[in-house]
Amino acid sequence: MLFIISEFKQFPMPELPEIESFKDFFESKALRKRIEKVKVKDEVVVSGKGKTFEEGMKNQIISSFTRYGKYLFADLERDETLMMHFGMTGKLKFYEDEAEEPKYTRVIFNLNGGGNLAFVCRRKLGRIGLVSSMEDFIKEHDLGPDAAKGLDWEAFSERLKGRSGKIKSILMNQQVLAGIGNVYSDEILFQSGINPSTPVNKLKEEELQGIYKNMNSVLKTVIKAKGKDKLPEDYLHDHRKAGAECPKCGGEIVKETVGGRSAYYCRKHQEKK
DNA sequence: AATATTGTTCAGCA
DNA sequence: GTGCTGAACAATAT
Repeated sequence: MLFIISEFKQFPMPELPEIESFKDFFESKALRKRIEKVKVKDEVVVSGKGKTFEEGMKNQIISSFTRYGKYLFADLERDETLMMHFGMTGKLKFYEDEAEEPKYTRVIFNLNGGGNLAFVCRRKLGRIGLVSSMEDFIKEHDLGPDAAKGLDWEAFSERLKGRSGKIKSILMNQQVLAGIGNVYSDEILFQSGINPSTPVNKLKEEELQGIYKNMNSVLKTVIKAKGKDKLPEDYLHDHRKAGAECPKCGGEIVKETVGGRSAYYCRKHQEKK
């Protein structure tokens, strides 16, 4: 039997792997192309004034894209950097004719040589704006190291040292590690057989190593699948619903609020200790 | 029609 | 100062 959360399917939550595929998409459409014009349709998603953003982006050429955590940055000709965060329902869409403008489009980039890129955001939680530099932005927001850029075991365990919060909350804390959200924190703990409420300082060394290992493999696997390919059979992803059957051990998937977020886990192989 | 959904930010507390 | 928790916020589909 298949369990699919309809909203999730329609609007995949943009976490690290999704941002990674936005990066590829944006690169294929806009890299080294001149942005002729920018139109802000809803100022709510723009950091700062909409007009300032439109003027700042006008006639810019993007030389490179960088993903950091759940953020996407674009290097411009001018001495500023384009910052994008997709919130809960944000995405990028490319279209040719004006009539094809997607619903919930908040910002439009008109590209030289035709075509438009839309910053789409159904609920207006995404943010887009100009920042002085990616490095400054990371510093200002005190973001931890990116979870998918070769963080080694020593650095990972150093980040968790001295903390006492629940492992799920710690993994999702962007100051500890940047990029992991609700869905993939559940997946990492599911693969590791660890209950999401376990305090991080109660975990044994080998359990932490398991979490580290699964963090790497889950992020790598999901990035590779790019939302197109099927994820492995034993992933929680398609069974992330209360009452579903655990694809690993046949136990029951239960839902519980952990750190103010809904956590899904298997009652059997992620038992509370 | 009330509820559930998310990442970020911030107040309050130990 | 630091870490942790819980709430608020945005908008909308069910």
